[in-house]
Order: sequence, then structure tokens, then C-alpha cells
Amino acid sequence: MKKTETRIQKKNHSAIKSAGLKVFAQFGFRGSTLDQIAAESGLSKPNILYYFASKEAIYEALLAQLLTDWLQPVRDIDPAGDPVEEILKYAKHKLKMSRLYPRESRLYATEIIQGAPRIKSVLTGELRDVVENLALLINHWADAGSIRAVDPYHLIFSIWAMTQHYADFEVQVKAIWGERDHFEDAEQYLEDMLRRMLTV
Amino acid sequence: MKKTETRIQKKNHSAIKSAGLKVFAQFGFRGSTLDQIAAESGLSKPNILYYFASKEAIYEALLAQLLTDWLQPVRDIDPAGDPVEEILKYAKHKLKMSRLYPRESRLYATEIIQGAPRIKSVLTGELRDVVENLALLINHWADAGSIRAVDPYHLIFSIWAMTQHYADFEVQVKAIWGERDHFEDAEQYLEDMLRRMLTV
DNA sequence: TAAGAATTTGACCAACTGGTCAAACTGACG
DNA sequence: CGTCAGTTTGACCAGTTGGTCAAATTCTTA
Repeated sequence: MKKTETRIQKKNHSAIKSAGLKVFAQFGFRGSTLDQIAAESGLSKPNILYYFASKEAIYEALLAQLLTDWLQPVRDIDPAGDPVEEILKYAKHKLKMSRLYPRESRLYATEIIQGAPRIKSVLTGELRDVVENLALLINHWADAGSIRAVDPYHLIFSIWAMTQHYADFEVQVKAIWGERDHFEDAEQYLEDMLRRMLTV
Repeated sequence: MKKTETRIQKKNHSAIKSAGLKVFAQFGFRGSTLDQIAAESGLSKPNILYYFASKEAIYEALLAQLLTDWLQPVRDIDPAGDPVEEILKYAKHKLKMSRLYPRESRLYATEIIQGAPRIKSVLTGELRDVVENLALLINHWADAGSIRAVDPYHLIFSIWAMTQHYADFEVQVKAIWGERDHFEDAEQYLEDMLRRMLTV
């Protein structure tokens, strides 16, 4: 059973995870140091290791949280809803997560690019299952004629690719697009694209 | 002026860059070590530093090469060609590069995710200019009625996002799609998407 | 083939790494 | 106020890091 956290524990666990997210998202696991996380969180290095067993434990706590948040919106897609609107709702939700939590997106991206050494089992397990179910649903919608027939997997990949691009490649987007907000227009473009793809 | 490389220099420079690409693409600059590159290239660590001044020099040589290869296909787009086919040609070329050179793609991705500390000037300079020109061309095509009016920047972002996704997130794609080649179907999906987006 | 140039290496270094530990400090609560 | 669990830290450690250097080895070419 889980003991309730003290006030200080709650504060410090949260400070460490927040600092870890910032550092790991930028430098990856191997490129990040406890000293960086210590400096970022305002705690001393030994104190950090009082709250987390190791550097790896911080990283894994972040990944675990991330995967939960990532997968839930896929599960929230309503098979009884309007197909195009449901897919659109999901895509917009994903885009909003990119805008609100770009560091989480980047942390995930670095983990995947590095070959997902710590979460490969989740990818081939939970993630795969969830996506397979969604693909079945999309195919079912296509068979029923509610949407145009498209490869469901590549449809999903394209939604992921585009939404995450705006978070992961933010410096590049900003270098080209300028500093003004690009998410507004991105949403419109994404909606236009998906409607064109899904409407007969 | 550049002295011609000896046989050995050519061989070793190439071996080091190849090894560096492999290591840097996986762990990013800070996460990679000279020992890893040494082991991967079959050379001793001091010998590597005989050919490159520092770890950073190897990384920068790779990035410079990369940016050239990345930008050229954009420049190769023919303003006099058929608009849809030209954009399609570019997108397919980019996808082929993701299939043939996934490590280069990942190296670039890690650099951008980390905030592009070493190539930000290229992003806001050369890259920005090249993309701006392409955007003007696309708008021109749209004005002439040869393609549907779309935001040219987000069109370009979507092509980049999707093509690079198959290289950078390869483990995730494979976890879901299985080990069989996904690039074939990806090309078909991409073509379908772009034709839908660009055809009136 | 001999000499000089190019290449390779083992030994080494200072800075940094993740992590430990005993001692000191702080806060909550009877 | 006293006590004790909970918290914080300075000093420290062994392993790793990027990089140096003089000496040894191998190539090339006159």
C-alpha cells in the first residue's frame, strides 16, 4: 500500500520531476546529469537521491506518466460518435498536448529515436493493442461507408507525425514561421487535411 | 586550398564519420562518447583525435554534410514543371531519404529537439530562405489555379513531419506495423494525401 | 633502401560522472 | 519544550570523460 506523501515530499518529488523533464527532454537520458537536474530543481544532488533511487528512476517515473497520458485520448475515441468528428477530436487533442506539453513530447521523441530501450515492451504491448483496436474501428467505419477508405495505420501515423512535429521541431518551425503562434494555423491545416482524407 | 587526402586519410575520415553518425544519431552529442566512436570505427581514441580536432569537430562535419543533402532536393523543385508532380516528386525523394538514411534523419532530429544549438543560424538563414522561396512558388501555383490553395508552410511541414516520422520513430512504427516494410505503403498514403490536398 | 613524413598507440591527466554516507539540521506533535 | 522521524548536506569515492603527448610504428618516395 502507498503511504501518503508529506507536504515536503510532494513538493520535492514534483520539483525533481519537473526539472528532470526539462533536462531529459533536451539531452536525452545519457546526455543528462544529476548535477543539471539538481541545479534546475534547486535541490542538492544527494537530496535528489533521497527522493529517487537513481537517475534512471527519475527518468522512468517520467516515462510512465507520459505513456498513460499519451494513450488515454486514443481510448477516449467513441465508436458510437460521428467518425470524422471523433478522429478530428482526437487529432486536435493531440495537437493541444503538443502545444501545452512540448517537453513531454520531446522526452518521448528522444526515447523513441534512441530505440526505446526502456519502453519497447510497452510499444509492442499496450500501444500496439490500443492502435490495433483503433485501426479496426476505422476500418469498420470505412466498411460502413461513413468515411473514405484509407489505411488506418498510416492515418494514425500521419496524425502523430504532424502534431508532434510542432512540438519536437519547434525551433525549426519558429525559424521558418517566425515567433508568432503557429498552432492556430496548424490546427486549421490539420482539420482541412483530415476532412479531405476522410470525406468521400 | 585543400590538400588532397591520402588513401589512409580518406579511409579513416570516412570510418570515423560513419561511426560517429551511428553513435551520435542514437545518443545525441552529449550522450555519445569518443570511446563509443572509437570502438565502432575500429580505431583507437587518440587516433580519432589525430583526424578530427575534437568530438565536436566530428559532429559538426556530419551536420554540415547533412544540411547540404537536406536542402538540395528543395532547390531541385522545378518552377516550370507540373505543380502537383513536382511537389510529389519532392515528397517521395524525402521519403526515400528517410528509408535509405534513417541515421542521418535521427541525427538531425536530435539536434533540432535539443534546440539546434549548433545550426540555429542555418535554420534562420539558408533553410528559411529556401523554404520561403518554395512557399512563394506554391502560392504562385495556387494563384494560377494549378493547385488548390493551401498554406504552403504547413504543407511543407506536413511533408517533413510524415517522411521523417518513418525514420525517426522507426521502432514505434515497427512495433505497431510489424517488421515488414512500411515504406511502400507509406509512399502510397503520402501520394494519396498530397493529391487530395492539392487537387481542386 | 634509407630517410622523412604520416600514422598509431600506451600511458597519462584533470574534470566530471552517478552514487554513498555519516553527521547535521528541521519540523511536527505529544 | 523535548524527541524523533523526516530532511538536507559536505566530504568523499571509484569509474568515466575528452583530450594530450612522446615514443613507436608504418608508408611513401627519392
